[in-house]
Amino acid sequence: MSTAQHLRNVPIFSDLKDTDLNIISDKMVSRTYEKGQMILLEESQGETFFIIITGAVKVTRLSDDGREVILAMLGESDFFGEMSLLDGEGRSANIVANEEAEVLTLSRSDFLDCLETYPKIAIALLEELAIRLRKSDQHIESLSLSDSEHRIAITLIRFAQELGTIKQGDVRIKNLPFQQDIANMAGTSRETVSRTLKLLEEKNLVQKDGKDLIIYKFDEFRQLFS
Amino acid sequence: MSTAQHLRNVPIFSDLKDTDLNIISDKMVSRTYEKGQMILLEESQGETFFIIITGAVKVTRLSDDGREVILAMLGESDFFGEMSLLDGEGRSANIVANEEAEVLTLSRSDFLDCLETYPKIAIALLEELAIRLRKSDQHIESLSLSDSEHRIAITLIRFAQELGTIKQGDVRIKNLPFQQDIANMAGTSRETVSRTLKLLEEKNLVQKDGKDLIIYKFDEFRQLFS
DNA sequence: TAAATGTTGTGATAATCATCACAGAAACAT
DNA sequence: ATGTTTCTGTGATGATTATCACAACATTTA
Repeated sequence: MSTAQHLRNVPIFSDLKDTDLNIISDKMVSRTYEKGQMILLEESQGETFFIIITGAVKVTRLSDDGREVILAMLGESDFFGEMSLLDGEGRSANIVANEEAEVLTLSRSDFLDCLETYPKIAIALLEELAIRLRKSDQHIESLSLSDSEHRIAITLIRFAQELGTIKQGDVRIKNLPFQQDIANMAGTSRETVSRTLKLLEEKNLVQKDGKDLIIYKFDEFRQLFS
Repeated sequence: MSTAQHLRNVPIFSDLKDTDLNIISDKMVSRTYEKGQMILLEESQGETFFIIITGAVKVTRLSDDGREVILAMLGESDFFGEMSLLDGEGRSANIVANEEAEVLTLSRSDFLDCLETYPKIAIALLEELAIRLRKSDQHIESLSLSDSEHRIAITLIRFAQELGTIKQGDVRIKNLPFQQDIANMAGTSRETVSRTLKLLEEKNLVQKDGKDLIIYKFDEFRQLFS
């Protein structure tokens, strides 16, 4: 698939005409990262905009004592790096390839030119940032008032919405992330994730299937942990 | 002060020419809310963009069992309501006047017209959303890995940055919000806030002064709870 | 000014959950 | 296939902190 065709799948570019899409895609450079490789570092200046073509990355922050907080998992057609381009601040999070990942990059100046030239991109980007803010707000709410069972269930719901496939009301999360990663998203410990998953299985709400996790009656499940 | 002059203070409008500012300000309608009044409700459709002229509001989410999570406090020249205008989803948070508040409102269509007509506004808004996302990320980090003392200290730092006045390295937070509100932001209980404030006083890090709170050596304080 | 309402301080108690410790499983490398 | 590393399951323990209960203080209202 050509660069331009990949861009077509990215929400913020999907409104563009083919000719404009080609102009932009010509400015983009492809890069590949191996699993576990750091793509962006917290301290570095943010000077590049990234779009994920294949693979997945995690957006993290690290505390002084080395503990990791996972802010989001991003996959195909998601993008990152826009924040420090927009507000000029340094990077506020790290990006790590969670599996081998191929990305397209756009330089700071080309990215900003894009926004000026194509107001539609700016508006689509506003929409996307609004969606992310909404998710952050939910994340904050869940961390603020839920016990660990709820927080973990909500984290599973997030995965289901990002990576899940629905079948007769049940959702299958293919390749459920490691318990440690779930814990780092839910703001709890790895052991608690292990125990809670077992608990949810005993309640017949979820079912492990190899590396996958099936959430039964997803709508009810969501209801239950709102 | 005229409507247009107020708008001049709002970051997303500050780049505009006077003539354009006047065109926009003519479309805005002023409203006033009393302390405690609900400005926007979680379930309602978001159809209006708001700018705060005087006063302060809190952005909250309510859980099923009625507990409140405070996502942010907004004051003069801050704005809200843009999220559901941008992504078309329903409102995701409530807005309550925390003291008497005067606001200017802009209708959905006028707001979106603005973005199309003045790309600079769109870009400035992107910048502002990026800043908010950054703050959300920090909030999530703090909720995820800190104990209650840290979370409360970080909440105080947030207040200091929004409402504080610096004097010889010390910051005075005028009219410190109620302990219950601090607790709802820090994701802890009211009693824990009370005990922790006392603890911080005993450590000579902060000092109550009537309704105000003084944080000594703000830079060091921030360092301490990073 | 008194009563009523709202806010804060503080002890006692119990629940939740992080942490430590280690064994078993699974995945990966040689 | 065997060792090595990574991931998961699970018990025991203690720390943190939510919750309840109520007194003291402050602010608003009648």
